[in-house]
Amino acid sequence: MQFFIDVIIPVPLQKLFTYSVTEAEAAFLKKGMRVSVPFGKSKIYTGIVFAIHNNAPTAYEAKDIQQILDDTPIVNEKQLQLWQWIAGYYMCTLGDLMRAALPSAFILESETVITKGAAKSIDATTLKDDEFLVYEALNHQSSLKIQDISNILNRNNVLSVIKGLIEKEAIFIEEEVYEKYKPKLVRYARLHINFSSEKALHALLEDLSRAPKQRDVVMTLFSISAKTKKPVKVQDLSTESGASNAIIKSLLNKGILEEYHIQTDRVEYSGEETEASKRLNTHQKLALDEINIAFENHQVTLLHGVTSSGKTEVYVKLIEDVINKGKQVLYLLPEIALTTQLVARLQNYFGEQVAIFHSKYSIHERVEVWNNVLKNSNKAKIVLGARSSIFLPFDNLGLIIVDEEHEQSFKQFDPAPRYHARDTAVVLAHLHKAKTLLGSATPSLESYFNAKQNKYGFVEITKRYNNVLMPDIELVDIKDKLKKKRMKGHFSDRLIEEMTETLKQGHQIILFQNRRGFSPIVECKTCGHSPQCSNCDVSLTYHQYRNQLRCHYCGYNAAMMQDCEACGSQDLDNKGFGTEQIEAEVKLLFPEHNVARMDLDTTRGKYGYEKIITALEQQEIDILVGTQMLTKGLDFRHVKLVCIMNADSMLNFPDFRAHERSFQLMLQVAGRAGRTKERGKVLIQTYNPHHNILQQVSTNNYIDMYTEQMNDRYNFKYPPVYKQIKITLKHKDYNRVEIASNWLAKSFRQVFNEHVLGPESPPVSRIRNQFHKNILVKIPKNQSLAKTKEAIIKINNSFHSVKDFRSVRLISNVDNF
DNA sequence: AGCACGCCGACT
DNA sequence: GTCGGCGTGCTC
Repeated sequence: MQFFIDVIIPVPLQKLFTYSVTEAEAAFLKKGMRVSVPFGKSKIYTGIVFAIHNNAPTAYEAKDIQQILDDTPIVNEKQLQLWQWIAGYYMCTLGDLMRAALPSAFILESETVITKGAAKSIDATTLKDDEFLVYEALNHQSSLKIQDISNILNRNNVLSVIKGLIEKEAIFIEEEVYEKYKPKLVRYARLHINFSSEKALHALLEDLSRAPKQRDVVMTLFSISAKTKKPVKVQDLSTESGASNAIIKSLLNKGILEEYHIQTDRVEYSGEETEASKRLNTHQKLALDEINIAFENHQVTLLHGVTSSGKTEVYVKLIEDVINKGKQVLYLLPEIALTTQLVARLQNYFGEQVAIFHSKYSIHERVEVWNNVLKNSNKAKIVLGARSSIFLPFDNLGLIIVDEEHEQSFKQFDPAPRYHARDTAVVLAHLHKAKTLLGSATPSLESYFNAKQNKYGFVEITKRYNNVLMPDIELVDIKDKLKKKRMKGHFSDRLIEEMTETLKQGHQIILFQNRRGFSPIVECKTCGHSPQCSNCDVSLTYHQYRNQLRCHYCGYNAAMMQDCEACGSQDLDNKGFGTEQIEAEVKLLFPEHNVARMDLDTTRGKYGYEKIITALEQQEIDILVGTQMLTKGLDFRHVKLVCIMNADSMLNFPDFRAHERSFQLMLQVAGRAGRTKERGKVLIQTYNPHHNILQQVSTNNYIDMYTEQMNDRYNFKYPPVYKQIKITLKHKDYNRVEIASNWLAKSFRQVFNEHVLGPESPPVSRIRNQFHKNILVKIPKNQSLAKTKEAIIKINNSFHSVKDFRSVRLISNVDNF
């Protein structure tokens, strides 16, 4: 009998690959283990075992696997089920999921290694110049990598050189696989066993009396281990005794000390004692009871609690319950909120049981969290993570909390898998028979809709914690102010008044501008020309800080020019405005106060964000200017005034969710104001104060917003009433995308009739030299989603069988919002 | 996605 | 005449 395994390979190919294994291997292997397998002509890839069986493939000869990489599965059954669901629902491959889910350190890839060949000696005259250089290098170095050769020859394409050398038997190549994850080993030291007896020890100290430094080290070793009763780190030993590495090394060499290593986690919680969770107030207690009741009949419950209503304390109580039952908890947050106060708060309650997982972690740190979750270790009872933490190997989940449920950053747009973490979390919870709690002060329409339809349970908290009043929101008509000449730059007289007053009282101010950079567009006043990105179809944004023009799509940048490229005129104008310009204007208006800016540009690097937050908490900053980064779960006690500099740019965004988003964003920003006894003030500057959304924001009327927006969604057939799938075509040739997208849209229309929109060019129709076209397929509630996708896949396949369209890339994005 | 194979223009 | 560019097709 023959044995085979089906393997997931981390490439975006639809199928699994079948390899042949021996009977013993088949008996040892389990679903979810890693194997390394040869793939293609020479490469070796890491694959995940998906099935073990006896069915020999008929169309081809299965290759043998190279090696088994694990003793036990690193991916469990439930994860594989989740992968299958995501692949089906979001129209991507299992390979995409493997890439997204596994920490990259788990995915080994081979590298070609070049060594000297079999031929004894090579007549150097038969070698070409490049070949000789490589051959020479191998006389000095035993092996070379492809990259090394590129460096030596100072060119990219080195394959032909290598081929030539192989033919002449001057070199030999093989594929080597490296383990990327290295456990962190900490060096410890102890006294050698020979000196354990009192007598030997005395003799030793006697001996060392002529080497006082070494003697000190030995004495320090004793004092540390007496104090801590734990093994002694070499690091501690050297700092405590003040001894250099050389001294310790000589003790090791003499055999007086011996060293050993212990494997440690890179991320370790080293906080003090944990605190008991806070007692809930009546509103929170009520909400907690209602959530528990809702969970009796619903898998999913939505918690709608106004900003600063103390949702976190309610979560903490729920988490306590679940971990007391011995189950795991997953707490999902938008990426950015993870670097802040909330993490500290949870660690305060749960200590080292909290594991954190997000994109700023190194591959090593991720492996450690993964392994702790896999082992159901006490260090990972509660995982606090961004969207990708739904991929961790949970085995016994009891509860998933999705906080700030409305945040669009839970949806991954690029690359595949294009999943929504909130919706995937619901499926994940279902696999574990666990509950999901969605929390938000401004729920997404789709979640609120589901709650209304009784698909989800629904609980509300309408009072802020400690009965702090909701901030007073005032709309400022800047059109009117402009007419009356009451604007200084982008600041209305009302804003300046309020700012002056707030600063006088010693409170802090946040200015919100949803656009980074100085001014989005530079325009020549003479000819109207504005500089464009050479790779994308957008105008470049001016960044004063570096005096640079930058493309926000591809990162292209150029120095700001002195005069117009087209006509040479020196009269250049800045249109629109961003955070940088606001910052500059504030500095002019309030020169005696500290101003800081928080946006993508100032928060690069691991701690950039935290630095600004800390400075604000410590009141080193009086006025903070920032983008929507500001909105994420920050709790600043001393901020009393918040201003949205220009509400219109959000409202006029060309997207069916622009109004919903603006509402959410403005209320979230407003929520930053006045979180203590003193009532906060919010100013919203706009050209159109009568806009419905602004009225709803100023009265904090979610229901009105919901009702009105849902009306639009019904009328225009948008989610959550209809489902939708966006198909994007990409190609570097404009005409080809044009023809291809028309062809595709026509084919879709033959099946879905009027439910097809487009093809349309997106607002930015060219990115990185690829032209884009979008087609939108709308799916009525009563139409099967599965059947729809099948039809789309079928049409996509026939699309790719047209020769001219083969090089056009097709991207399907399910629930593209 | 890689990566090899294969067919055409720009240099020795 | 070769080198090396990119279009095309395959990967168990």
